[in-house]
Amino acid sequence: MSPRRSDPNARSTLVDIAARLLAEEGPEALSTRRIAAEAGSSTMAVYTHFGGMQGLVREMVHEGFARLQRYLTGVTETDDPVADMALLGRAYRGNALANPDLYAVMFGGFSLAGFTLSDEDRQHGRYTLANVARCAGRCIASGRFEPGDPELVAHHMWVATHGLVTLELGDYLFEPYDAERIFESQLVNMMVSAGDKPETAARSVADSRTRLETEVPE
Amino acid sequence: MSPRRSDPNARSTLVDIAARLLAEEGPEALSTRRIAAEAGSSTMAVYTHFGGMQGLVREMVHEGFARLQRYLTGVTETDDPVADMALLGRAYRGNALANPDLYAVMFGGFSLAGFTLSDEDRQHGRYTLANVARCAGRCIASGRFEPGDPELVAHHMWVATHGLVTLELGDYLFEPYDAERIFESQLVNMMVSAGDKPETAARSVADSRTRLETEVPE
DNA sequence: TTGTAATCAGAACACTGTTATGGAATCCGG
DNA sequence: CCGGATTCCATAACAGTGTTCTGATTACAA
Repeated sequence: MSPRRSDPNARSTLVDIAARLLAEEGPEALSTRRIAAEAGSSTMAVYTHFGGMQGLVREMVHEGFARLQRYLTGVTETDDPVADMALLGRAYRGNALANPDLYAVMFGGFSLAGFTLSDEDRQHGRYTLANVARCAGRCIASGRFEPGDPELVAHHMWVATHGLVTLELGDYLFEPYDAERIFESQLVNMMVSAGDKPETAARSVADSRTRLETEVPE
Repeated sequence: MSPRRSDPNARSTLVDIAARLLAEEGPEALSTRRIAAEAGSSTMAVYTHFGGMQGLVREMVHEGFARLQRYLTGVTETDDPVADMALLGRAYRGNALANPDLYAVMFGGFSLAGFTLSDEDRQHGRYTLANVARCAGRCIASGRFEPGDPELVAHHMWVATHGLVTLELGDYLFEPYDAERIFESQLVNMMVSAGDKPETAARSVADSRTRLETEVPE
């Protein structure tokens, strides 16, 4: 593996350009010729480095998973695990709102440039649930949550938050039933369903809101 | 408006062909030339009837909303409104599983052939929530749910079910945490969060399961 | 220095949505 | 009944897409 002249990290440069085009101009702007023009090269760059457009999209999806992981690992462990849990949900939503198109490709179940996720990619996505499951385990150990499977709790949390985020990205939630309002009560409902008392759950969820700006990237 | 010879309902024929192609071969198979070949005509048919590919996709989305509406209106009102509520959730999921690609276009927040939903289309989608809100009102009136806004309850139900369905369609739920398992406990959690007692909620959710095959189309 | 491998520019191919053109069949007013 | 007017569609072309082939240019190794 020996590059000719230019950047030795031409790969990440192309991925960055593609991610920027996707974020700024939407999926329609993602074309080999457009990317090549932005990078100042020819369309062949996409093929020598990624084997085609789908390979580039795959790389973008991996970057998307890495960003999500970064958002989740940004929340620190405190002595209130339920508040940590709520903050994980907020971080998950924050990442989706910061990278909406990327999130749609990762979890929207739809194809971009004919690309569809492989089982390995999906496993990559599910791996980020480990953070949530670990926190659920701490909630159970502390006695706030009922004894049970932390992974199952994490899945319930994931399903609910994912549903809210996708409908929010699709502009389906507004006015009296806006995403913020539903999300707040949803977080409390999640904690109560997992076993926490309504009063303490509401308190922890409220506490987690103030930690959002300080413990989440970007 | 007078057709030349063939079908006077050439519009619905083209929509049916497009829907079948989308369901059987995925989004990549949706092309004007392919549709024209299946219909035995030329690509111009798409333009005279729909003004372009996006117009055809819009018509397919409307058809998708109509099918969802048909699924939801299929559940009859019984003297157990909570069971009716659970069955509405099952019907919603049933429609999504029966028309996965169409559902992704409707609610996935992603574009197909450069088509994006208009505000009017979205309103069309939110209108189907009226069925759920009406049922929530009956649950509140019966005393099973706490007094409150039926529409808000419907939104919580929608968000949770949509999240489960999209992750299920994306093949993210399997093995020990499969969609069926999560959905069942999620339904109970929804009812309890709305105010129902855990025992009666579990009973109603279980009762609704047997009604699925008889009260849902297809 | 020579050889080998990697990288990329350019042209070409098959495909896409779309538009312009024109012909054919219906309707509708006389 | 008949003659515009209108509607529909087949054909061909254009600009765009992902992709492949070819060849030239460069970097690194023996």
